[in-house]
Amino acid sequence: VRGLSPSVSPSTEAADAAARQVVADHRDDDRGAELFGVTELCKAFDVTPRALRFYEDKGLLSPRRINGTRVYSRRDRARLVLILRAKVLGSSLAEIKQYLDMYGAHGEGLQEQKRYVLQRTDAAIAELEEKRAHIDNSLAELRIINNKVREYLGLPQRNAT
Amino acid sequence: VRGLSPSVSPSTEAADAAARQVVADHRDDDRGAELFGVTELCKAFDVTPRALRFYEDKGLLSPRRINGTRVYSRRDRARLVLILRAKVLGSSLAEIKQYLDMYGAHGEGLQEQKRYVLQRTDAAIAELEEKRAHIDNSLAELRIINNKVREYLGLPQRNAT
DNA sequence: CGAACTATTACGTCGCGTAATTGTAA
DNA sequence: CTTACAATTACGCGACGTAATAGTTC
Repeated sequence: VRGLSPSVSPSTEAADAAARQVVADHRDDDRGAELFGVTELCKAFDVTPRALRFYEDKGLLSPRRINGTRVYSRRDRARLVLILRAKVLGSSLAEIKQYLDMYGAHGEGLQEQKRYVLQRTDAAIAELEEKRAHIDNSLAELRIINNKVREYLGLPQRNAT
Repeated sequence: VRGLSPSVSPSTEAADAAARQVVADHRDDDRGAELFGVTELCKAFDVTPRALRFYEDKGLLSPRRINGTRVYSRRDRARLVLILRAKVLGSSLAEIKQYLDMYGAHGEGLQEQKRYVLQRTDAAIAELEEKRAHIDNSLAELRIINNKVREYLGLPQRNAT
């Protein structure tokens, strides 16, 4: 679970509004003819074309083709946002596909989506807390070794952070 | 990240004592002829034989062979503990190998080696402290999102650990 | 004899990265 | 003609999982 890009996690306070926007985009499809090219999306969300193609192969995205070239609607864009969000939470692409499909089936996706986010963030938080505990253990060990060597070399001891 | 056996993470308060134990085990090797079979280790640390073989292929473990069958000393066991700990921290096996080689140099005499160990442990400590900081950041973000969803769903808030 | 353990070899998985090659538009 | 993207095909990686097959010991 690395850093969350601002595009994916836009100013955390407005998360609720952003969520509704995603839902709206997903419903509207492309009335305003707001379409995106591949590099456009890649720059916007810091992903590679390879990744987009991969998601397409796995059935997570299905942009239209104009003359062979991929053209993404606003709905596709919204799905990409959902994909990237779920990825940060440690979901596999298969799980994300389930999530997206389930979402497309019932019109009422919002409640389920929220529950999913709740579940995933709960799990992610638990994992990170565990990791931190292990880091603390390793730090203790390393400080012991380090200080032993320092003692041997006649250097001053390290101080705990 | 699945369940961590208590042997790998022994009751955080006694981390210091445990750390000394690991160091001790690593130095002693097998005075008491305390040897372990493959399934024994697998059960103890919840790893598969395949994983142990894989670590061996990569040069992280080198158990003795008795009649073709792998036999692990206490030192091997200690190395396995270190491997599993480092893995949870997100280190690659290649990195872990460096880390283990560094442990191996710990007992042996020369000053150059000591200086190397000092350098490596200093670096490792700095890296871990950085990782810890990142984890704290991610945890803060996740807790905000999580609590927002909980609010929306009318659930009680999470409490910080 | 079979059951339970071991071993090696080798191909499958996931989420892409990274060419290599070809095509099309400006 | 070059530059800049677009596309497909396909092999590579890391950390194992998962047979398939064969040997050893009880």
